[in-house]
Amino acid sequence: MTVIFSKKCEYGLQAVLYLAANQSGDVISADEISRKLNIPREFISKILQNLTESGIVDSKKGKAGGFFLAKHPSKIRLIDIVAAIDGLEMFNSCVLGFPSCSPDNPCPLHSKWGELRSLTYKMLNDETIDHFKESTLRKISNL
Amino acid sequence: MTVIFSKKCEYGLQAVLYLAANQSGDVISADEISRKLNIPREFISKILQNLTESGIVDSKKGKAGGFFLAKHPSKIRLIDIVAAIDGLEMFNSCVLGFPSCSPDNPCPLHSKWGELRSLTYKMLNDETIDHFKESTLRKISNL
DNA sequence: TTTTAATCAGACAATTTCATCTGATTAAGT
DNA sequence: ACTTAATCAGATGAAATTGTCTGATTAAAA
Repeated sequence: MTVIFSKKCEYGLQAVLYLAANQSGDVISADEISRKLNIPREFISKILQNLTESGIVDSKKGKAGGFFLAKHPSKIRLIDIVAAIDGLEMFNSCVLGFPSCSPDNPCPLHSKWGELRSLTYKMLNDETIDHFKESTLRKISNL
Repeated sequence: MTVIFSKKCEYGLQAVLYLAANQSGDVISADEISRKLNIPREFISKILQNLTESGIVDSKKGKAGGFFLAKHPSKIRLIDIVAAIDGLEMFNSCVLGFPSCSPDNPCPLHSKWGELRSLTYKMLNDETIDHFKESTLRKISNL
């Protein structure tokens, strides 16, 4: 299978976008995220723990606890979430899997793929999660 | 980990490009490909079998047997190799993993990622492996 | 015609990713 | 204080991907 993000990262992105779309100001439990986004409860729980360690979300423990964004949505870039979960290795490793691949010693796809990869990086680096509040609300209401 | 192609597909692309760069006109054994490209022997052997079933490469059995391209290099697109190994699912599935994601009911990243994905598809669809003979020979000589 | 070296076929093993389980800790509400 | 419901931490289990092994078949070469 071909994949751009791991399942963990897909779920993490969904969850952070969900938190960013939260109108109420209350914390949101892993259980609610699990139910609303159809993500296995224990799995998203673990992912949210990771994101908490990474400083992207923060948590309130105990009864009535849950998660919320650790920063203003305009300060959280998509690339931050990807970096926290999958890492940024794909943005400087060879698309064909050659051990060394650089402008000096490029693989056959180096320049063709390099352009697309740069555009992808730029998109993830430019987009902050406040850009997606409306579209997330719309998506959630159609799940 | 974030990945664009599976390891199988990376190796398959390497191997087909290797066959396309072959000057001699002779068949090439899985063993040679394994040694030259540093790919586990039995693994690349299996991958070449898949590619043979898919009609991208052809094989000669018995002693002095090996593999060769089943078509002219100008008739083999990168997308054909990807389709044969990883499939094309990534080009019509949601980047965030939502079960349904379409222009009607898009995920938050639908349009941003959609553009990049189209460009990627276009590149893989446009590029045939005859385009990479020189660059492959250069790369091989530096391994 | 026997040996050798290759592909082919299918089972098996190891590793990584995905997902679950168990129990501890924390804090709100009764 | 006690109960309840949440996060936290670490182990465990399941599934997919990656990699290996064994033996059969094929065909060139001695």
